[in-house]
Amino acid sequence: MLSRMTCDCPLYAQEIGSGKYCKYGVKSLIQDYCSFDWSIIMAVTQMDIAERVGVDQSLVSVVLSNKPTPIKVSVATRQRILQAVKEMNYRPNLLARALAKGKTHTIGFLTASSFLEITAAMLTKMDDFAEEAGYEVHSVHTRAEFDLTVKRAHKLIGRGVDGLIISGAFPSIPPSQLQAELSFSVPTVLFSLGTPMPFACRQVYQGSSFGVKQAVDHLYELGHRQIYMIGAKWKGWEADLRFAGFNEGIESHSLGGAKEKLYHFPTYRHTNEDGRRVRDDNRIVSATKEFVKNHPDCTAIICVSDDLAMPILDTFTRMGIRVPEDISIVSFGNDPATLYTHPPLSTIDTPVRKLTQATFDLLMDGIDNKNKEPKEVVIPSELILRQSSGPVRKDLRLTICD
Amino acid sequence: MLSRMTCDCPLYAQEIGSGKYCKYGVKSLIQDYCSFDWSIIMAVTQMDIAERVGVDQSLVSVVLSNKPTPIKVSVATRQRILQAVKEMNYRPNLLARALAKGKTHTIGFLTASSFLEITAAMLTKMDDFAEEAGYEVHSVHTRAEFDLTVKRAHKLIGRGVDGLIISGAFPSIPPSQLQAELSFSVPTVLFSLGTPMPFACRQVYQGSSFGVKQAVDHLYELGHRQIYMIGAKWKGWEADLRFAGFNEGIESHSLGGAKEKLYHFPTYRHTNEDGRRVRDDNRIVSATKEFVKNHPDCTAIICVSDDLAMPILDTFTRMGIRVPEDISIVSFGNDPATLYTHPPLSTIDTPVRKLTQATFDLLMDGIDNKNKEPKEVVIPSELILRQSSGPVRKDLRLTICD
DNA sequence: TTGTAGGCGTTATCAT
DNA sequence: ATGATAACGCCTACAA
Repeated sequence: MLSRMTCDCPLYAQEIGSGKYCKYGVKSLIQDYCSFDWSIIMAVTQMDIAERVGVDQSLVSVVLSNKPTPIKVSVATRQRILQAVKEMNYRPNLLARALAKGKTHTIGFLTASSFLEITAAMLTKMDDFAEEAGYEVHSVHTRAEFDLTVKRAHKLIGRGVDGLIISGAFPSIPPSQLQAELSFSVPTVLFSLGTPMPFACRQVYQGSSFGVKQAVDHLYELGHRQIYMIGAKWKGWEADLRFAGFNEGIESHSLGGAKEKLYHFPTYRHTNEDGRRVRDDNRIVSATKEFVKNHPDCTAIICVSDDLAMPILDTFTRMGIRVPEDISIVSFGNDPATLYTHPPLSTIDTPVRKLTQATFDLLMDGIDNKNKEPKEVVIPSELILRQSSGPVRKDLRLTICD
Repeated sequence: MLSRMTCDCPLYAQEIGSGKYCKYGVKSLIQDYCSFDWSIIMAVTQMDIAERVGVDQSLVSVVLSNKPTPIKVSVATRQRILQAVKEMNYRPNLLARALAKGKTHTIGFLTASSFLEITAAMLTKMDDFAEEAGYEVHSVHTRAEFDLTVKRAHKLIGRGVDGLIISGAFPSIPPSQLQAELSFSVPTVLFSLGTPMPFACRQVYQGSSFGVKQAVDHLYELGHRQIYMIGAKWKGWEADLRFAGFNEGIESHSLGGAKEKLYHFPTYRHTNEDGRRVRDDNRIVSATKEFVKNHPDCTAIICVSDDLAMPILDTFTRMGIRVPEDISIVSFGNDPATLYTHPPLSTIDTPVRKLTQATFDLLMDGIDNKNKEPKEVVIPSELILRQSSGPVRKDLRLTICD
């Protein structure tokens, strides 16, 4: 942002502090003499327009704001002003406007990670909704760290966002602290895929338990009795709706203790020196082999994410384990890539559009209606049947030639 | 953003327009009576602090800015002010600060798509560099559309960003228009992976031609003579450095006309109703089959992106074409996933860290040193040899049982 | 129909 | 050491 005081154009400097144009009229003076587009060098203000046209700056403001009662300015001056606006290539200083109006038409979106397909999809959809409603989305990521999330939220508020969307789950933070630190002076909607915030607030989340329960039922009907859930090592499973749904399904069919059926894979993602997010498939291969070795009775698995299911499916295939003939797989997330695996994965949908719509609507309700009442919106998700799940195998004990 | 005028607290309303605290002191008054954190309801300003402490607002500003000469305020008042700042949970209005200082410590990053792994990686790295330098990155995406890019760039400038990074290539826009519309009043760096802007400007791009030439040389040395480049249908290939490198390699070894060796796949990506980006692998499968059928002499391919190479490799495998025994593949991008394909793909690196660093540095040079000279920074990229490229097969004509 | 004046929340430069 | 005062660019009564 170039301040008018930093311009080192000689003509400009010369005119400063002398006569009528001492302070503001210089740019239009210059434009009279040469046709160079000064808006590229320094910002043109309403004052500049006003002085060039010979009216007061407030008139320029009135003309530009183009209120429902536009017949308060004579057609002639209106024309001259608009003409000058065009000629001088005026662009409003949105900071000043925001300061004056107390509104920026901006919403802040705090995302846990930029690498997730779901983040990209939500961001893109959110942008569509926002554009339509006359808002801009400013996204900043938080590395899924709580402190950074809070810090950047305050920064965004300081920057004047009209509303805030915060995505992420923070299972290691006590609920009281969450409630205290996630309260802001602007309308806020908390968003998470499967882990609702453990306190009364305005939030949207995926009702993942429904889909997972469906998956267990589906597998049960196919004759499966040894169903495992596979996820990464994470503190948050107890509060996660995916696990809740799994637990519900397992219990309703008396298939054992859900906790014992939740199998933790080792961490399989890291960021390399070049800043890229790497999925270490070797780790997944060995973890898969170990799982199969230790659980030869397993006939079906439910993976907590497509990202995990796809390499596991691949590993099975290379091990000679047929899917679904030997083991059935149900995945989670409906990543478009699951359409083209071999076989295509049965997966629990993540209805991105609905989730984004609901989040945006809830935020707009907060902004437009100053609604601050806690409200939870749950978007249920359904099981999508494809070819990775089938009838239980005959030999309940799996034998593998390694 | 809540304006102070919209507060409907009765005590506040009652006090308005009466006596010393008529306008500003209400919040601190209220805070004296109840311990509720009003900063959650409405913004606390320096004025509020000042009135509570009983000093002038400008003093608060001085104390908070903590200039190199901090010994201008008595220790006592300084303490009292800081105390009040803490108690009232003051947070600066960054809009006002920006307006007054003419600087936001913010940079705008216009990204072509949120779905690309490379975008996520750059965003994350950029955020690291920015954080370290005391800047914030605000990213908005542009759907790779030129008009939207320009429009949003101006919006960001209006919002006061100190600098701009614009990613993308716009082969269908004439250079003169590019030059005209991509000139802004703030320091700007243009960034692209393989298609430099066709005019003098400050830009960073990957020197892809080097890596691709290396790939051709590498394949040539392995005995390959029928080398094809495979990419999506796109207007921009003529100006793309990947094609330039391919051309250079093909010509230097007299392997034919590069243009005829550039094979266009049909569009294989689209956005579904749910807002998710889908790679249609079925299309890639049929296109691959058609390619092989029409080019039985081909012994090696260079794919313009990993995203295309991976499903092609998969298709080859399922067709019974062995890689690299029957056909060699060299890919482009060094997506971490290429480490774990079967076999792992030889690929041309995209040095994300270096690219991001160079882009950020060039922007900072523009911001700090007001450097506006056109400057091109080229980051060369090297071929990474893995297992998908090997000696040319014996039978030069490939026979496939379909 | 147009101009004047005050405010938005800061920073910065003067006086005192 | 502290307080006035004038920017920053824009909006909005209200006055002329």
